[in-house]
Amino acid sequence: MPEGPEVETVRRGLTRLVVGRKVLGTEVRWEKTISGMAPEEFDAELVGRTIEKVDRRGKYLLFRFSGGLTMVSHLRMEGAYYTVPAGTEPGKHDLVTFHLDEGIDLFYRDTRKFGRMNLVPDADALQVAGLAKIGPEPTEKDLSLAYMVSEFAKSRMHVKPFLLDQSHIAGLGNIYVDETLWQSQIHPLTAANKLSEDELARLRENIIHEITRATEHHGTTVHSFTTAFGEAGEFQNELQVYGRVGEPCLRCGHPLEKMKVAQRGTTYCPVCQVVKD
DNA sequence: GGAACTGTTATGAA
DNA sequence: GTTCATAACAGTTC
Repeated sequence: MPEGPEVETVRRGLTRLVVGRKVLGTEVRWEKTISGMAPEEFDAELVGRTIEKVDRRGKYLLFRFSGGLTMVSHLRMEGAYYTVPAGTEPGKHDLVTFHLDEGIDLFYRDTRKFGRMNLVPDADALQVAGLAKIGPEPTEKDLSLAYMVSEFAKSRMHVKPFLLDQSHIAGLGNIYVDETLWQSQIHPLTAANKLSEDELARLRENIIHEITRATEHHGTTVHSFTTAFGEAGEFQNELQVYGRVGEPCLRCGHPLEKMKVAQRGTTYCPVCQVVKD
């Protein structure tokens, strides 16, 4: 489901729906979701704690509980949180239930079961696998052009998998990488270290702008993403290449094409986006 | 029926 | 060290 803007949308929803609520009990119906911790231990750790805040870093959610405990949660492809009235029967794909006070149950649903949760002391939260080496947030403040120039120069990887690698820039996924490469007129197979400073400046501006706009539109819903309020995002209506294979390029009119790059479907314009050597 | 697809990333091998 | 394919899983599409 989610890239940075979708996870941020979930974070904002959770902030309104569950911050201030106390955990009365939990039920885990798929143990791998809690990273191998025994469900009894998971429950014992959380019962009695209050959700004080929900933070985000890249595509990770950080639930801050009272008493210095953080739950690091990654939704992977299809994870989703939503609240229901206490006592609601969980469905087949509702893997974890958090029984909260004031008659609220928080459900974690994950059809493909890829998502993971980790309970750690606050101080260790940013050391959890994946977060330890995560790159800067794609914002004007955190993602400088100087960083882009030095970071891209270090790698000969194709720019598409380079951007999907969260250690370079946090929060980009398949949709926003295809969108911003098209906007920047960069071919997905261009080597990262072959991009000029002008191209990197363009790419940087497009990434920051796109992520900002997508967040304002509550994210992109193409398969299953919903906000914590159970609503679809609206940014799918703004996409310029993703899901438009065969349709005309909005810049030159040539039909968009699709290929595999690093095992991921990649939509691009063969005329506007050319490989540099 | 079944092969190939899908907003992701940890892992192990080359 | 870097880069790459595969696996984890279920549902939908062709």
